[in-house]
Amino acid sequence: MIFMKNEDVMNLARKRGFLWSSFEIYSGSAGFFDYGPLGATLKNKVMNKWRDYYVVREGFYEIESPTIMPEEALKASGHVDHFNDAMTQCKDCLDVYRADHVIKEATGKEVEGLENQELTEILSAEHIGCPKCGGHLTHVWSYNLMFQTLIGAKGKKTGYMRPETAQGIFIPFKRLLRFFRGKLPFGVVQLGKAYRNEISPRQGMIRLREFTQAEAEIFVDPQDKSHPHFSRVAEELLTLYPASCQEGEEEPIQVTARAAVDDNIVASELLTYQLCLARRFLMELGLSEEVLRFRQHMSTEMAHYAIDCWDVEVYTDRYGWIEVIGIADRTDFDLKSHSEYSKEDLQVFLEYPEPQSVKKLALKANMGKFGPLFKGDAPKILRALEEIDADTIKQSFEEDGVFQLELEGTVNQITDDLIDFQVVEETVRGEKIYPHVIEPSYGIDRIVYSVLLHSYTQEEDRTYFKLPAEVAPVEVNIFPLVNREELVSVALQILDDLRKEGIIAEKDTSGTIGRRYARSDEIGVPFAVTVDHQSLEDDTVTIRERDSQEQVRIDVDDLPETLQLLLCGKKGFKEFKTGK
RNA sequence: GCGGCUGUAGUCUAGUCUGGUUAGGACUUGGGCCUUCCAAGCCUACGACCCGGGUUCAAAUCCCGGCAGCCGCACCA
Repeated sequence: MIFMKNEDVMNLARKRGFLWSSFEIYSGSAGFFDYGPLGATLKNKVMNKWRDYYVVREGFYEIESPTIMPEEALKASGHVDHFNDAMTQCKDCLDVYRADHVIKEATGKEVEGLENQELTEILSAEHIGCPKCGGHLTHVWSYNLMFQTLIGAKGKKTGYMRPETAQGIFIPFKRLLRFFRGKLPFGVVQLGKAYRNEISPRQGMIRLREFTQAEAEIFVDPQDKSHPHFSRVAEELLTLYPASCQEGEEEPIQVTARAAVDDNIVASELLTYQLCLARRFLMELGLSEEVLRFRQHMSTEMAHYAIDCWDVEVYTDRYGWIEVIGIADRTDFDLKSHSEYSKEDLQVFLEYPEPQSVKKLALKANMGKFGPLFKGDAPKILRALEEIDADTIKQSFEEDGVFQLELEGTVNQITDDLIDFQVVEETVRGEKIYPHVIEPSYGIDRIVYSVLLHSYTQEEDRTYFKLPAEVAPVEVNIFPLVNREELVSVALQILDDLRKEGIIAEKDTSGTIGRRYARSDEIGVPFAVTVDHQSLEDDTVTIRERDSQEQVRIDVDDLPETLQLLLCGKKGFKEFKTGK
């Protein structure tokens, strides 16, 4: 397999200002990393590339929502209940369990929501032991994967740091829908921090307590999960690891995107298109085919609301295959749930191509009897009846002569003399539906880590990050061949000129030229410009390419334009070398 | 969360067992000299005992607690 070594990479990253663990002078805190001067630029460039993919090329829009969210919002999303578990551990076999599950299993009692103290007391009072080995259980503690805080001066309102950015897109859905003028499909993205208070984050950049996500929520018609540009990606070859292969412990398979859809390996064109996009994105960041694969979630690990979910995984020496992107069909779960909790209608009106004429049974209340009978409750009851399918009521009358309407705890007897039916013809222009959501969710920190890991290159006499120019934190280094005033002043002038052109340039005058090339390579600077004695005579300089270590000589005046072409990849270094 | 091991400049490390002078070295980095193309050499400077408490005349060294790292178990909707 391709050479890489977590430890060497992290050492170099720390030494040269890419990444280090945070709060070091206060002895650190696990699960937090600083991006240093080079790391922050690298990360920003990765995020900007992501924006180029999803905002510019896919035409989605970016929004930004708060990282602190009030409790209600996260109740609706299910995070409050799912992230807050009471735990207990067996002192003998060390297995950890959810305390409420253990108690329910042993006694049949439903104890969800009790305090830890109470659960601990139940465990000891009922002499409940470890379900596996019968051993003694520890006191109950809870871990909450969300960071909790209090909102406001009086601190009455509970808030949480968001555990994912996605919810910030679902919550203002009505406003977004209006922005997109009510039409599906549309996509909204958000890049930002998310927080999870991991129990024991000992996996470096892989499991962080504060991390950066880039998520797109693509709202689509549930009946139409095709993609208009699918043909553009249809022939791409994907390494898929479907759930069925994992169960049978078989190897991943290689199929084209088209075959993945046609053979029903991936649930839809939309989802497959996103897989292809993710693959292209990672490959342009320098990750090669053989360290990438798409792993389908097993039915047991898939969130209960998802139809299909694929992890884009990158191979690492230290952690094995790690998820860097999750691509899921979240269906209508989130919007439905927020509708329920907020009482806001988060549906979309889908207009039919042609208005349809529908004959339908409608009920007409005999208000002369209805009103006096139910008095003040009459309007409420009538409204409730109109919500119910008229055929159901009619059928009930035919069978029992009466329909029982339960409303706010009381059962109202609706007798058939109160209601008349009539067939009406209605024109229906469309229907209200909850859109489905396709969600690619990128873990930016893991991607940055993967890029560093796989760009790390060791050759006989040098070690360097072979970063693509697009994400290199320093794009060009300017060197005077030796540290002499007349060469240095030319170098400084070039530095200034390149910076004016928007190129991220740096200079280095100390030590020998070889040492400076080495330092420059180490942090992945793709090109170096050297000012030598000939420069003083004919206004030319050399450009050295990091990867090949070869040089070409060009006029100083052509330098900015040439570097721009090289950096954006419109022209290769070889072409300049041979083109002259 | 549990158990084991570990913690000396940016990095690697000597010293810790057996408490005692100014904590030594190498690399890196800054400044200078030299140097006309890939980490050369010379001079020079900066830089450390994880934090807190205890024992002692005296603690990097012994003891306790905390924090962090590594390994194993567990956890990771």
